[in-house]
Amino acid sequence: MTEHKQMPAAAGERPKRRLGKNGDGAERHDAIYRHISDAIIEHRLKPGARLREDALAEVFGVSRTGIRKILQRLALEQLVTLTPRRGASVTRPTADEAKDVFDARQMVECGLMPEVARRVTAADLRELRDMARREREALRSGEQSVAIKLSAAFHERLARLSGNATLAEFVGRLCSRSSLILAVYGNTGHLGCESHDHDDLIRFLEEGNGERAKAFMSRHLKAIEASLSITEEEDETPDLHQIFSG
Amino acid sequence: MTEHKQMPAAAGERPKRRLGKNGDGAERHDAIYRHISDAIIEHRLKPGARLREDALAEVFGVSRTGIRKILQRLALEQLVTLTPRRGASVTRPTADEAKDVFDARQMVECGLMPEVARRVTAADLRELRDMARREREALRSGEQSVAIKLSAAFHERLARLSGNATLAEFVGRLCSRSSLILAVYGNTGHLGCESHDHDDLIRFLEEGNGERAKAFMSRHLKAIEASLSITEEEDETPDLHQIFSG
DNA sequence: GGGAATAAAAGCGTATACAATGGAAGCTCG
DNA sequence: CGAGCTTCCATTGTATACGCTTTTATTCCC
Repeated sequence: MTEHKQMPAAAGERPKRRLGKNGDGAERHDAIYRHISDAIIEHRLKPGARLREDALAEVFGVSRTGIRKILQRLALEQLVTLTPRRGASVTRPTADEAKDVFDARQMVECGLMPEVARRVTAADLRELRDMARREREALRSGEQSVAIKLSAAFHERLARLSGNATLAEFVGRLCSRSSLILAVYGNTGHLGCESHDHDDLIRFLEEGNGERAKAFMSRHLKAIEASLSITEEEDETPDLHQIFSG
Repeated sequence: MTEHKQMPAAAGERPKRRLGKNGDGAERHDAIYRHISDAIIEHRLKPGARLREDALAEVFGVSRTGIRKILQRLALEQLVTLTPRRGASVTRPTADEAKDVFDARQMVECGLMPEVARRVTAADLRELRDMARREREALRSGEQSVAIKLSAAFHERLARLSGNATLAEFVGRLCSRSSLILAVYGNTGHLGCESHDHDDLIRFLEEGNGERAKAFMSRHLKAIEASLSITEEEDETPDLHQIFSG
């Protein structure tokens, strides 16, 4: 696994000056958290994948204690599922959860658009355009993983422009979970966000037309949801009795 | 501090018995979590109060390990603040955070009302009425702490009736944080929710009038927010330069 | 030969021990 | 007498060790 492709600077930082076991412990844990989180969002860790504490501890060079903390945090964000005696695994969202997440996004992200349109600055627009461009480039070069993460980041950034940190954080989590939903129910080849959608959205925001942005976001999210093939797969205990009793 | 007034029965359990160390560990931790969470929401632990790990571990008869886990969970729900080398303390919400929380509640809780009105059943209405009654009784008997918790529980229960677990959980957290905000910015004597408001809301839901329920919820939340005295207390770094430079 | 039971191994849950850091108090020097 | 520095203590951060549960593999019996 070429994990070092986006290894944070802190990881490459040699502890030459101070073997700050505690000093950089916090950011180290944060870095590990982000590594695992990114791996899940980018579908490098697929839903259902087991995350053994020992293995993670060995990979990242920390003790199980730190890994457990990170795993709990991921569990609270519902990116991983903690089964009492079985350990952690990447969450496999149910169809109901998928619907809830997209309904929530519909309500919050759309509701935020007018305020975003009101507050967006030229610098913000530039940054959004840059993010959309990078996303398009990733999509074109076939890096689906990166494109998915950038798309989620775009939506979260957008929400953050509303000025409401609480709602922005919530949107961020919804986007992360959406990425998981895409991994389970998404059709390969048809990614979540159309490449030009985000650019169109930026244009409405530039015009200061909050209502149009809101309506467009609604269609945008509906399109993503519609692109999913929500088939309640009974992977667990495949109802053998029912199947063969007929 | 007469904290033992609702000391859990399990606290008397001697740690000698290794029986069920793991078995009831999960629910035990959950119980401890709820105890601390309730204490915060009921204002028995006031914002700024420090929560030392050793003290909590001793009180609840578990090791610091379990306490740390619970503290982290509370931190992720923003009920406690974890300062890197200083430990945990009950979060003291800022004025900005208070505004964000109430704006978020405005958006989500109001947006949920139509769906709630559509789905609410007779049994649900009965339960809601019961909760409202208990809240009224607590308020009348002077038990502000209990009333505050019941009020938050009412709002969360309401959101849960929408069928969207994700949004309901989010509302639950917002209500918890609102309780914290009330503790900091609320005027004593004027509690958050007027006693009859919830009953009125139930009536609109009973009529199936989602729009009126939505409008009423909006006024309700605005009333709560308006009752706060948001005075940005500059406890931290009192801007000495600005104060004495004029 | 197949199924079930038992034993062994692997992995998680909890506690305890140790190390490091920040704060506070006391001491010394100006 | 006050301020700064140093030392000590209180408290958190991290690791490791141990016990328990679950799972899997092997063996025995039908």
